Amino acid sequence: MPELAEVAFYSKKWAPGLGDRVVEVVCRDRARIYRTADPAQIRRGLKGKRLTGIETKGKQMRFVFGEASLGLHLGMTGKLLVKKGDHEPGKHDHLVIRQERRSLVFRDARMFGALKFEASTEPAWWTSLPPEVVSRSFTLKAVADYLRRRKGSPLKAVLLQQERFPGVGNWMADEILWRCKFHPARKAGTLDEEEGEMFWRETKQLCRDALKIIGDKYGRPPTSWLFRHRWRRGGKCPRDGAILMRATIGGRTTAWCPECQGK
DNA sequence: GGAGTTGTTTAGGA
DNA sequence: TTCCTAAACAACTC
Repeated sequence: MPELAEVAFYSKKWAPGLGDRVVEVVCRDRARIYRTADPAQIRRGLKGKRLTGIETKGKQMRFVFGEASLGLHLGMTGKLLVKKGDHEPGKHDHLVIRQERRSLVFRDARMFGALKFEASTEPAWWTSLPPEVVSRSFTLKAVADYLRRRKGSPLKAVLLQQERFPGVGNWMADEILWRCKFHPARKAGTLDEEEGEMFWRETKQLCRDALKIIGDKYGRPPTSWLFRHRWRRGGKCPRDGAILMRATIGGRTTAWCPECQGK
């Protein structure tokens, strides 16, 4: 589920806990989400601290507890919830941060999600993340250079690279290519200058649009987006009504319109 | 019961 | 070295 805008939405779920102190931390130690962090360290490091900040960068989230940082990635099925203070962890509740008046819960069935912890407000794993697509530092030059570097890759695969397009996931990549009318299997190196600029512009615009619609209230994109038609076999292109195609491109299920994007 | 799933890492080939 | 692909991870839904 979680791409850029969904991550922004979920990060706010724990906002009611801002300013309050952590009473107790419950970790399901053997869960796979702890492959990148030590649960004992998280328990020790968060207890007694106040939640003082919530930030996101692409698909990454960071929760600041005083002088410590808890990094969180939702993977494919991760969710953040707020439950009552004495919430008994359910089957997939692998981390429960208890405060006096509520529990902050990280739930993840498939456990592709991951945690990070560091007793610092500026851990390298946070500060070294690439610039956000919606920021000024996401420049045309950076994108053009990247298209050149990955010239042999399908555009779909390029858009999924978090080192350059942080937050873009499967559906957003399809939506961007559909807006540009580029075939998802087209090689990155074949875009001319004008096409490269459109690719850059539409990537930024889609991220902005998605954040606006989904980031705050988890709204549903309009039917004029590919999003509303791409999941179902037999779905039609909202632009010209052609039956959408589906295939694995760049390792992921990809939907596109054979009429306006070709083949 | 089998196929498919909105993510990332890693191993190995080119 | 650098780039590219496929598989693995795990549990749920259709």
